[in-house]
Amino acid sequence: MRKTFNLFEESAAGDDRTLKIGELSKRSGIGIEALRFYEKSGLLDRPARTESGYRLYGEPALDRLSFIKKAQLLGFTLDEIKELIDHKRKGENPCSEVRAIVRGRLDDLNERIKQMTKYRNELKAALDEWEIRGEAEGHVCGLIEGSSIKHQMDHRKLGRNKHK
Amino acid sequence: MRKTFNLFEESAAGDDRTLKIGELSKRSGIGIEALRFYEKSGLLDRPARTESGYRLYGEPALDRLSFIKKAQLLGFTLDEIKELIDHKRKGENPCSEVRAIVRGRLDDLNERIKQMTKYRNELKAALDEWEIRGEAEGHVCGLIEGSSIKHQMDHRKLGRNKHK
DNA sequence: ATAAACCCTTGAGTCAACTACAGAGTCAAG
DNA sequence: CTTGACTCTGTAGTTGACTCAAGGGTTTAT
Repeated sequence: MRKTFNLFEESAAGDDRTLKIGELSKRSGIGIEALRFYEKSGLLDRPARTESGYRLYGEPALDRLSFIKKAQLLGFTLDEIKELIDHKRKGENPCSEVRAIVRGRLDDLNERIKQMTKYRNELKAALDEWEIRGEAEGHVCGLIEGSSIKHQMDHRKLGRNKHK
Repeated sequence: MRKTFNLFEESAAGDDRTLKIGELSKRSGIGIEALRFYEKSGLLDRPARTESGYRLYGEPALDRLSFIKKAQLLGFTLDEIKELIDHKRKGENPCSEVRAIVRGRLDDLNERIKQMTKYRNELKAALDEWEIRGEAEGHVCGLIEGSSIKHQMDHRKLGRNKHK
């Protein structure tokens, strides 16, 4: 009944172990190749196999993938995610290290959300002003290169995945 | 006196055009190699040169870099940023296209900030609970793999730059 | 029983955004 | 006038996170 990320609890129920990789891909929204890549990278446990070698997954794999996606959204790299998962794997105690990682990320994250929100507001304001004035006017498209707000720059960036 | 991103106004004052690339690098916090890379990619205008071929920059370059960094933080790719800048270059009118790009990014951005905030809160809650209970306890490190909240996944991610 | 759809492995390729050479010219200080 | 910091061009390498292709088995529907 916990409503948070959950590392050390396997979902007890429904461990059917019945999904082939294509199915898992569909349910998780993660490509088949990526799934195999995650396995190779140690993010997904080696699944059971059929006689003929097909991978068979159960609920826990979906849970794991859900975690991975969230962690990615929060700015963890796959390496860091692997570290978290590894800590889990070799017993349940090395919490302080894991906590340090997470704390650090959390601080980054707060700063980043703040910056993003700020710039988003600026951007929105620029866009609104711009739309209100209509598009024909030449000088109004104020959007880039204002020396007005230059202050200290921030050297992080926000990546976007497979945006085509 | 505008307090937003500013695309079409060059800063009028102090166009000394006096910075060599190393200086620009220091002031902007962007590496020399990256600056040359930006130029090659069409993000920075070709600067003036000394007799001997050294690049010489002025204020506008700093403004441009400021914009690039912000836009990156907001999730624009360099290609998109180039598109914006190109639209500026060839006259001031093709606003509607630019607006469409920006609107789209803005929507993404809102969604993303929402998701990030939500997950951050979950993560923080998990971490707090976990720290309160102390680290010795085995079962308490709840962080990954909860089937409790699986719902719909979101397929974007947040990249982090040169995090070492 | 055969074609379509699915799965396997290995290894190479892609993409973004840099970053690091190599080899050579330039400039300022002592 | 030499040393060391800086700059130039051009090309190659890196990292992260996939993605694709080749070549070949397996399952399922008709």
